[in-house]
Formats: sequence, C-alpha cells, structure tokens
Amino acid sequence: MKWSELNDNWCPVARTLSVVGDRWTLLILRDCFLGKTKFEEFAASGGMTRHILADRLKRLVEFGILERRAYSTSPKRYDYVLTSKGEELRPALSIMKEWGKKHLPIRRAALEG
Amino acid sequence: MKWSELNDNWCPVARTLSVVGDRWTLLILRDCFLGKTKFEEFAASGGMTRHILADRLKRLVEFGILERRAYSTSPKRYDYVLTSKGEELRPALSIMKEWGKKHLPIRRAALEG
DNA sequence: AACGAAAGTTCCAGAAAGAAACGCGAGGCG
DNA sequence: CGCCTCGCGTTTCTTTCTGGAACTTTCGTT
Repeated sequence: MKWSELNDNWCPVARTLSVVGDRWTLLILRDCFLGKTKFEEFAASGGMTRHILADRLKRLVEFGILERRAYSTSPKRYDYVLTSKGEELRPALSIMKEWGKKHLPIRRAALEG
Repeated sequence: MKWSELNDNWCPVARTLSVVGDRWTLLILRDCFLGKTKFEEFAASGGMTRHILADRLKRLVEFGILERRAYSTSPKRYDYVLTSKGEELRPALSIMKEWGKKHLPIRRAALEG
C-alpha cells in the first residue's frame, strides 16, 4: 500500500498519519506550538531543507491544520498559523515530548568523550 | 540535518520522532496496541512491504520499544511484544485515533459516487 | 544602482521505498 | 525419500523521495 492510499484507510490512526505522520511534519507542528509562524523561522530551526519545508507547509494548509495568512501586503508575505484543528494535535506532541525526556536522554558522553 | 542526527537533538520531541516518527513505525505500534505480535500479522495488515517491516521491527527492538521473544523452539520462531516503554506511547496513538475520527472521516462519497 | 530580506523554486546525486521473487529451516505427507 | 507448506525474513531491481545548495522574485533600504 502506498502512503497516499492511507487517506481512506478503515483505521483513523492511519488516516491521521497520512496527514501528519511523516518525518518532518510533526517537527513543523512542534515549532508551531512553540509560537513560530514564518517560513524562515521554521527553516532556521534547522530541521529540514527549504524544499521539504515548502512542501509540508502546503500540505498542512491543504488539510486545514495550518492557515496561510498574509501578514504584509506591500511585499506580499505570508505566514502560517495553527487552526483549531491543528491545536487538537498538541496533546500528541506533548506525550512525545514527555516520552523523549524520559526514555531518550541526550547522549552527551558520546559526543564529548 | 539528517534524520539520524535527531538522536541528540536538544528537543525531546525530535528525539522521540527519530525513533518512532517515520511513515510506518507508528502503524506497527498501532497493530501492537491491537494485540498483534507476529511478523505475518503485521504484514497482513497491509501497510508496508516485508522489506520495510523487517527493518522497522529491528529498529523498534533496538530501542527497547518491542521485545523479540521466542515463542517456539522446534522451528525457531519469534514474535514481537510491547515493552512498558512501548506501552507509554499508546496515549499518543489514542489521540491520533480520536483526531482522525473527528477530522478525517472516510470519503466514501468520493469512492462510491 | 547595489544590497539585503522573505518566501519560495529548481537542479542533481544519493538514499529510501515499493514490488515481487528468493532463501531457509522445520514439519507434514504420500 | 522427495516435495510441499509455513513462518520469517532477504535480495534484487526500479521508482520515488530527500539533502544540499544555488537561484528567483518582489519589494524596501542606502
């Protein structure tokens, strides 16, 4: 089964993952929950290439999780804000945060010798 | 940044996603939460190729989310069971399930005309 | 005119995923 | 004995996606 065919899967988890369950999308959402809205802010958080970022933002807008909003008209500029639909995913990220803090401590020893 | 470099990211969400945040891993976990344990059961749920499945199971075992357990010795057979570490991810999947049910209803209309 | 910022796009090589056949150790069967 | 099947992966080949970095466009500033 292809990723795109998950849209109509019988399982609601699969359908959710077809929208947000990829490598970088959830990291974009994390940034959103931290208050970021602008393309350059997402890009600067160092996660992904601008290429992928543009693609994922478009996707999130398509699915109504983010809204593309003009914040400047003279030079046309857009940013991205969470919709209520997007907000409802915050608890999931929250659980992942706690899980990571508990089970995946940073291995500084390996880096600093 | 490469996906693998997320391991030591400052952000616990990123670290969690470096383990479970890929296309198919969360779907395997869903199956685990539904009680599946065997390779063929996961494979039969139609999500991914055996190729990818084998890879992801290995990864989940490496990170202590699943445990590979011999359930037969005469023909050596192994299955995969959730550890407590794995169980702690259940709430995240649960939220995704509810989110999917609420926001991504199956588009039967589009299929059945 | 030159420079810089914001928000993307484009190009290419290399990595990952999909499909489907193959391997392999045990047991079962005629 | 020879052959089939089951469970659990592996291998091979082709297609798609991703990573990296430069380039574009539309203004605003100096």
